[in-house]
Amino acid sequence: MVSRPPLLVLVGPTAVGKTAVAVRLAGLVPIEVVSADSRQVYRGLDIGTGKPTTEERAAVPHHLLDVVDPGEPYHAARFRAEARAAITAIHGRGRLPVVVGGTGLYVRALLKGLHPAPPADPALRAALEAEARAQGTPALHARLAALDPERARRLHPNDRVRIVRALEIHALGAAPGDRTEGDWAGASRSWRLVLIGLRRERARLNAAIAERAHAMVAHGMMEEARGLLAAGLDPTRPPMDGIGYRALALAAQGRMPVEEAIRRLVRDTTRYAKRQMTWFAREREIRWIDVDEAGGADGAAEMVLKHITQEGLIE
RNA sequence: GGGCUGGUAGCUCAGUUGGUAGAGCACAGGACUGAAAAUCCUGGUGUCGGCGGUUCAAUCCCGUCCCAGCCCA
Repeated sequence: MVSRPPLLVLVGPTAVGKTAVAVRLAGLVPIEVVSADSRQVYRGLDIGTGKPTTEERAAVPHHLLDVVDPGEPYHAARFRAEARAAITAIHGRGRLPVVVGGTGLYVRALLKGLHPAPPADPALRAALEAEARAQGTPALHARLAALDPERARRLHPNDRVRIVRALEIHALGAAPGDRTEGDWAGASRSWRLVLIGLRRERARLNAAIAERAHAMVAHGMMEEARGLLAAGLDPTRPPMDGIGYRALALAAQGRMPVEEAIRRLVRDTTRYAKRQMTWFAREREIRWIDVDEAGGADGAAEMVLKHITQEGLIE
């Protein structure tokens, strides 16, 4: 039988050091990185997204960074398709693909698939958004309850984003049952898969987040935000609605003290890391490595190497 | 040294005519399938400054001490 090609997936909260570990690992094994990050796909959002540096990218080939211009929509389905293509290409070069990222939905979409459903319709979505603003989100939820009771039951009446999406799917003609019969199977059976999570004790991670936030601002994150605003990007839409940019954009316009913007950047990043941990905690297949207990990025890379050797991903 | 005001959650404060207390922010936990760094849900975490007294019962009343601010010496 033909053995399945190998795939390593490295997840974890922001600022835990995923890129550093990947770069160290690249010193031990021939790998290429497939980034799974919903913001690093955008060109021009470099400092604030913690995008790997040019040195890091020179040390290891990275894929799915800088693939779209800000303003262009990007989403889980597109990520899934592009990541699969990148993985196949890396296999073709005889290297080990390593998916590295913190966007849980993207990783899950890659490994488990997405329900078949129509893509977003920007005009329709905008109309539904306007309606939500005018009548309140619960009004939309009530409408969904009439059209798709099953889905409505699982959504909180205030969960605007998901309610809008559900109504969108319905309006585009998908039958209510469609989404429950997706191609869940198969994806993770395509590869010999090792899924590793990096973590740190919460207090240490939070300290690292605060430190990195100050470094980002010192390295010009505010100028970056100012430039994106000047280019006409809407600070309330992706990708400018991301952590830090919202506040830094206000600071760049002189509408908020810089100190306050940094405080929010740290606060929102801390909360985000918490949500990421919540997400990954329910992925039972993840093997966890505590970066500090492992002795930092080098030690963690060694442990990753041990895992993938044991599992036969490499010789 | 004397007088006044204040001391309650991590912070800013409210409150209890005596029955061991609650808002905002901060923080913590959770959900999540084509926007996901998005969106949403849940939770008060406390020697009510210390010690005594009165009382069935004190964070609240009384005494005293400590701390902070202001005023007078």
